[in-house]
Amino acid sequence: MANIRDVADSAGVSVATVSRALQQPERVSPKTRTKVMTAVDLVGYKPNLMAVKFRSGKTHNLVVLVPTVANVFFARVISGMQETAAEFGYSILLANTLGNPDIESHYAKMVSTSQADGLIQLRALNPFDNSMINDNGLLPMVNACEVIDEGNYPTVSLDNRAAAKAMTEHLLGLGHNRIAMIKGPHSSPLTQDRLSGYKDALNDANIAFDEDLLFPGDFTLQAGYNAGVTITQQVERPTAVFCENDETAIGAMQALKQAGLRIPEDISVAGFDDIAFSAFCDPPLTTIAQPAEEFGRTAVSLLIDVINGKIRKAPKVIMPFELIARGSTGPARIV
Amino acid sequence: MANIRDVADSAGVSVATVSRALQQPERVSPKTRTKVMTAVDLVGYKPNLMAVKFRSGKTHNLVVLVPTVANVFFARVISGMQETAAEFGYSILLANTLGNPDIESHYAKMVSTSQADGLIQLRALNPFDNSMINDNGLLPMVNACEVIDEGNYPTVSLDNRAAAKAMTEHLLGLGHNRIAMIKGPHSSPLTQDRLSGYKDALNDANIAFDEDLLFPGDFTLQAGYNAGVTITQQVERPTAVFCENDETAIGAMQALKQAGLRIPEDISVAGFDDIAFSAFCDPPLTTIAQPAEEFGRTAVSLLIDVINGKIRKAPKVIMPFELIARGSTGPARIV
DNA sequence: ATTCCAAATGATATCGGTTACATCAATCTA
DNA sequence: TAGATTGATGTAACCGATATCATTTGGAAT
Repeated sequence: MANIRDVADSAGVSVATVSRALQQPERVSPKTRTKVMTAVDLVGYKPNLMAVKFRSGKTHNLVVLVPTVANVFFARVISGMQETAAEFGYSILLANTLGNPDIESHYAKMVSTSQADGLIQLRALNPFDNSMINDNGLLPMVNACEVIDEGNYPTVSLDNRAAAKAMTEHLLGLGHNRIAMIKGPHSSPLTQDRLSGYKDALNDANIAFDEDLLFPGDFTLQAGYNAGVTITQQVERPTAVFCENDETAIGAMQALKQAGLRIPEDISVAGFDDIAFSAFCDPPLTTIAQPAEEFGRTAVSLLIDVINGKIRKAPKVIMPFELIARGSTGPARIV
Repeated sequence: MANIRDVADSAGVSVATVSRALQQPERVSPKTRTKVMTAVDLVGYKPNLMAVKFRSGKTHNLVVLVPTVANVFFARVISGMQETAAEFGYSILLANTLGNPDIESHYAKMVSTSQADGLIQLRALNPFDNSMINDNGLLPMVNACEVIDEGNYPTVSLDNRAAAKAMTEHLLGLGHNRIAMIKGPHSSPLTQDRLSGYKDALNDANIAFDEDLLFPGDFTLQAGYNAGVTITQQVERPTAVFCENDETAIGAMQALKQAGLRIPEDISVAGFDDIAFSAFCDPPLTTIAQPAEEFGRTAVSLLIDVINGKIRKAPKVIMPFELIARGSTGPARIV
């Protein structure tokens, strides 16, 4: 592999001149510039960016911890991130953590070991024991999508509570008063916030909260399906099911339909996230849309600000949501 | 940020001793070892891996170009990759390229610029102008999933032709003789191979290939839906639809059902890939399962062999497939 | 006590760039 | 023409580790 010295020898100039010819062409004479360029082509020189980044101390790499890249919502967030990162000359290094603390920690260490300038985590739990901390305090980090409020780093999140409240009110407005909820994993703040929003709406409507209408889930199709089966076996069946994400809703719909229930005539189903499949299921799913790409763009932009020391107090950005009413929700059947 | 010199000063030893104490503890006396360890904790030392990797010339990073991480099949492939990479002490750096040649090229250059030791690409087109080539020839690279045969680098692929033939025979066996096919993008070799398999089966069954039964697609839900709508408008409607991937099939089913057709009674639908949603759609989708994780494991393992110079002639690995028959395919209706 | 050997440790070159500083030549001013 | 100024280029220190080679230390053997 040819290095800058080979170029210098081939061009008959010093390495400093080669470096200048490549970095600040205006600082060398046109004659040497072409000499250097010819030599570069001749020896097939590709700068060793590992050396450059080591020397400068700036990697222009950003690590992004994604619980699972298979999540279609996260995929959109990532696209937004890449857009903004490219704009500022940064590379996104994606880590598919599968929620595994070892993998999270492994990639998080890329920041403390100078292999990346900062990190974005898409889930709330802070699993980094001390991998994101040094003597000066926290290393550059942003928490997006699934966030916790504690910690002096920027966050980008949805007002999940307000969104869940809006969806519950949508169902209440259709005349439903026994609304089941299939939850996400306990550990997720999303679960808590969406549950709170659900309770808020019931409370405003003077409907007593019924613990028996809560079903466990974990954001997967299978969990939604299982909860759906349980619901069909209820003696006093709910007339609507609000699922904490779309995968859960799609799994639940499958179970409900298999039990002979018609959606939305017999039972309404609502989701959360508006993934691509939701518009193409039967019936199309009523859900909450989030500005996924904008989440990514904002997170990267904030992280770069942190890296450049432009942020004093960590901002907590709240993104807007939109309720998308489709065919899976309809008026409650008069019993 | 504390460096190895700070540790040396704090411990009252030389940098060489610190390095040894950390890398080959048996080569320093127990006394100095503890002295060094205490100093490490005291000054909060984290080795600068950028320096290490620069010095050693080995990054232990592998770049993976993924057309879109949103693809659930790719997500499984990636999991397999991370498993094997971790086992060998390598990190996977994921690049979500969106099929954009600029992004592909940007990340591919990480290899030629010494930021990564090798690259895996999950799509066939070789867009790297010369970013994967140096004077010694090709840089370490493996092509998986969607492959082209040319080129002296290892490939890992499915026998798409055989799999498509098997699925077509499954439909023929159910009595279908007008089988439509919704294709993938022209540019993809998968499209061609699967189409060939389809033709092979028709040929073996002495059924004339009918160009009019071919519908364009691009592996998205929307394209499947559009093709489905077109199919419902056919005068002489096919009795089965073989889609080149599951997203397409799910989109098509939606259109068919909206037109009042029953699946599989009125029309059978088959997919390809066996993504998670396929088991939870209505009816569950008959499809071809691929050993996704194993694709990833094999690709990484081959790449590491290439990096270590253990491979002379590039192997072309073929992975096995499995036909999963579910509710979306059934006997052809006797007309 | 002297000699010898092995273990432990230190001094320093090195990886491939960038950049501050030094040098030199060419042009300009008086 | 001497001196000052500017532009172009070279020299070498530097980033933070690792590894080679040289040196010192400690203990055993005589």
